[in-house]
Amino acid sequence: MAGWVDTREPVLASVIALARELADPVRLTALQLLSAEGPHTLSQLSDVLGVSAPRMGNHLARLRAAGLVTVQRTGRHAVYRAASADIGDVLAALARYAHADLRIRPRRPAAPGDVAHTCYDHAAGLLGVTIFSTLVARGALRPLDDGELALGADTSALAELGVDPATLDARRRKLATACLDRVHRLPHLGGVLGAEVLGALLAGGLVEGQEGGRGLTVTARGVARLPALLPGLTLPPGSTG
Amino acid sequence: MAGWVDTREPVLASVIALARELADPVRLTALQLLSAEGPHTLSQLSDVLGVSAPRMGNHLARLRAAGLVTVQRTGRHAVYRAASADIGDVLAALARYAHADLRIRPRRPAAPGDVAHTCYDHAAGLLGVTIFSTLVARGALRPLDDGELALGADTSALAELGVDPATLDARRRKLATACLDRVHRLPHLGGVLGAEVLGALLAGGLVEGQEGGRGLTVTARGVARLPALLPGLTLPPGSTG
DNA sequence: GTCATCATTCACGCTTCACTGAAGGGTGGT
DNA sequence: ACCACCCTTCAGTGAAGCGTGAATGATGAC
Repeated sequence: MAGWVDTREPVLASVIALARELADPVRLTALQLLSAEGPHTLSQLSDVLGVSAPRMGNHLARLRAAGLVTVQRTGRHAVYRAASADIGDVLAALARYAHADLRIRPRRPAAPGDVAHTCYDHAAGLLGVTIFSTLVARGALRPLDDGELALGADTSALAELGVDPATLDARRRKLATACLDRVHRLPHLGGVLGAEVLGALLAGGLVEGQEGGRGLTVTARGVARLPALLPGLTLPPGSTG
Repeated sequence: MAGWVDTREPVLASVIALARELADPVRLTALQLLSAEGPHTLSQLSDVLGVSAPRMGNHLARLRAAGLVTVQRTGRHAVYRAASADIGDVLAALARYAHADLRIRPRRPAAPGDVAHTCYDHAAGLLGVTIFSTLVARGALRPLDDGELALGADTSALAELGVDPATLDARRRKLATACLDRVHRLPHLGGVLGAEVLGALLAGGLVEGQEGGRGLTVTARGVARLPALLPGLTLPPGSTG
């Protein structure tokens, strides 16, 4: 019988093609952005990523040929978006593995800001990323196909964090946004809900802000309680300041 | 501020390196085999995959440098194994995405055997793959680090399929094995448990064997009941023969 | 109509990577 | 001691991928 390595096998060929698309920093980051934060134009992407327009365009053309992104022309703008919300799962699996891998053999000491810091008025860093993934995993938050987020059916995870969904006011500002964390390459929670969650953690004395900066410190109380509220959150030693 | 694409960022660099390792048919298949079926020697791998020994060795050296596999020399054999069981999650996420992608735009018509066929005395194909992932997801089956499988705490999923865990006799043969499906690139269930599950499905009239072959046909009864037992199982039209 | 902006395409040079075939160490069997 | 086997390493060749810079199309503002 023929060997296992037969690139004519549709599934194998498809997996390889997918991995090849992800094996470039520009394409990977663009996909992460499109998946976590919704549609962007080419110029937005090339501006945010800091690469030239032709370079960005070439990579987007590849992604489009691979069926990972779609493009819609409106006037002289080309709006790109992730073709399927499922790609977020793949990206998250990769980022989580890489993250765990780094924890095993860290290449640089973990900075306090890696654990938690504020992004405007919500929590970012490892804390913010874990809040996001926990809320999504427990069904309290539901990512929509266009990058937006809506409340899910079971909001018990929110209640445990000390937030009452009924009090949220999304009239003047988006309820929740997926803000891609630049360090961890995973989305963290922004918007009204992000601010409320951080407020509840501060009020509960689980974390406290550092004076005159964006740093967040996990208190002893937080070290004791957060792992139960946020499964998967592993606090490096010394993170309580 | 610097752009998002900075390969000095440890997480980004790690994700890219990981994707690059997976972007080759030999490396990907080797990882799938090591992850699903446990340790293999170099010659076993090069024999099964059908590639030359130097080629296989070079790819394994790369995987070792990337920290994805470990090697242990015993005599003149080099036994390779997956460095972490977590890599299975990444591979499964990739294969699942590719699989869904192919369902959207199939490159060849689905053959009946793609849905279900026997592998010795257990179910393979899409049916077998779905059985495996369902049992693992529901905690009835627990993959161990070395590729072996053990019963989990909650075996209700097995009971629903018509198998009583107390009747399983694992003295003469392994209880359960993860047998990598060559078509779907995901593990399916083998061993005593695999045989029992297939027996229960046949006894319940959900599937029936085709005369004189390894094909399995999903009956009308199966079409009605299997999707509830195995979430995520999508039967292509015409699969009931 | 003219200009500015945005997106895409082309040609070119550069780098990186993977495969082959042969040779080199090590180990176990006889 | 010899041979058979397994694994690894080496040099050489060929192909593929990537980035730059300039040119081309298309659209909207004035």
